[in-house]
Amino acid sequence: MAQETLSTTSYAVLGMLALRPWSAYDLTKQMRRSLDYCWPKAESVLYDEPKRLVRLGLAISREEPNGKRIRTVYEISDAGRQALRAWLRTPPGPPRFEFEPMLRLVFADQGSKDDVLQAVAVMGKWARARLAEGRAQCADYLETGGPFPHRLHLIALFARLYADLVDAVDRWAALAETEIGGWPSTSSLGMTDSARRLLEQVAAMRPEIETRPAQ
Amino acid sequence: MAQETLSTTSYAVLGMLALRPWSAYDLTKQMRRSLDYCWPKAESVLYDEPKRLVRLGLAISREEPNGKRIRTVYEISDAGRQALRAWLRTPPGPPRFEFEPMLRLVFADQGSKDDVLQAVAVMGKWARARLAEGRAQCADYLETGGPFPHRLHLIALFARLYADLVDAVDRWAALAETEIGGWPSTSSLGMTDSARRLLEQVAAMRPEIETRPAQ
DNA sequence: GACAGCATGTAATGAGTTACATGATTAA
DNA sequence: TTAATCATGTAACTCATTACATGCTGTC
Repeated sequence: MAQETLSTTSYAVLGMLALRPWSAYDLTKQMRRSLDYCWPKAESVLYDEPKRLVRLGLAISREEPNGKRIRTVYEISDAGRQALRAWLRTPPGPPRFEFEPMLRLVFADQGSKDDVLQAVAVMGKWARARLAEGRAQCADYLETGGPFPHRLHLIALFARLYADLVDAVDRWAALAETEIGGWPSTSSLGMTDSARRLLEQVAAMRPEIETRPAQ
Repeated sequence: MAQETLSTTSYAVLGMLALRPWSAYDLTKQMRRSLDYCWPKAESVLYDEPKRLVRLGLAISREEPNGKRIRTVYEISDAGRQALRAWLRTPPGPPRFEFEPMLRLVFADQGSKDDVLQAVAVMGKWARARLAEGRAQCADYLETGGPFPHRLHLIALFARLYADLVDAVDRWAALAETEIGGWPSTSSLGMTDSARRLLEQVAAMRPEIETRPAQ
């Protein structure tokens, strides 16, 4: 009785297998177009996780000739579909942001203005690149329907959130570049007029939301 | 010659030590108020990383009586300040979003409407809780200046981005709840009018940004 | 004088990344 | 026919989380 347990990443892969069979390489390609936006992982996990799913009986694998070489194709099993449905019933964990460039901003007073401007520029460039990508993908969905046209109601909702987020990042980066450009240095400016204005804006946001919301 | 290398998390801790000396426990408390927003980590790393920094000569530790018990307080060294400055000069890695609830949305057609509504509700609740927290912290900064008043120019910029992001998440959650509430089921709806509208909105965003931007 | 919770850590385990390896296919 | 790159994987190692352990402090 293998007491191996599944991580969220396992379920992410299981979910992909629920859509259709894939080889590990196929999964890596498709991940870049989809899960990467909400659950980014290195490619090697996409080679490991399907094997674990097979060990647990949640997927089956078959060898398939591909040109002169053999590849392994994974397919979800009935037990796998059941496990996926059970997981979907459990409460999800919270979102989580990793912003290395913002870490540079937090400690900007230990470095130069150029350093922090570089970090902000990375945020902006990243956001614009992701927005361009996502926009292109959405245009493609409108034109061709994409590989899973019957799932567009889900994809569209997702795309909307992601686009709003990267748009917010880009707009912020532009604001931050202007602000920081006007600083005489990075350290000890403290409560400037601009800092006060920003803090006031945040403090005044969505006053209808309680500070201690009903659980 | 120890060839131990530093992770981004190491530099995050080193940056904290650059502000003032802390015990590991102090670090865990302060992290919840600051780095957690951009570089969330479990508490145990805040007990391990300072030791590594000491091994590498980037920090020094001293034992200090605290009531009847002894605690270890860590302080940055000159070499540590230098290492931090050097790191700040390197280019930051890209942002990274982990959205477990969105993973539930992506695979929503494998589960029930209630399942996906629960996931969306988690997004909304999380965003409102984080917004309330951040708002309260900003109000505190305006009133008292907080523990590092000379750093408010940095904190304010950061707060503004974070608030915009969680606000976008909450607004999206409200939209998604309405949309999903109107679905007859979770699967195979495909290109509904609403999906088309959402995709068109995204496809039309910020047309001034090139799809293949100048590197 | 017991119990809750704060303060200070350690250990075991698992997840994830980076780097490597290698065969097949295509373009120049 | 070489070089590039696509396709398919494996291995070593680090990072991070979860769970545990334990002493102190205040309070009822």
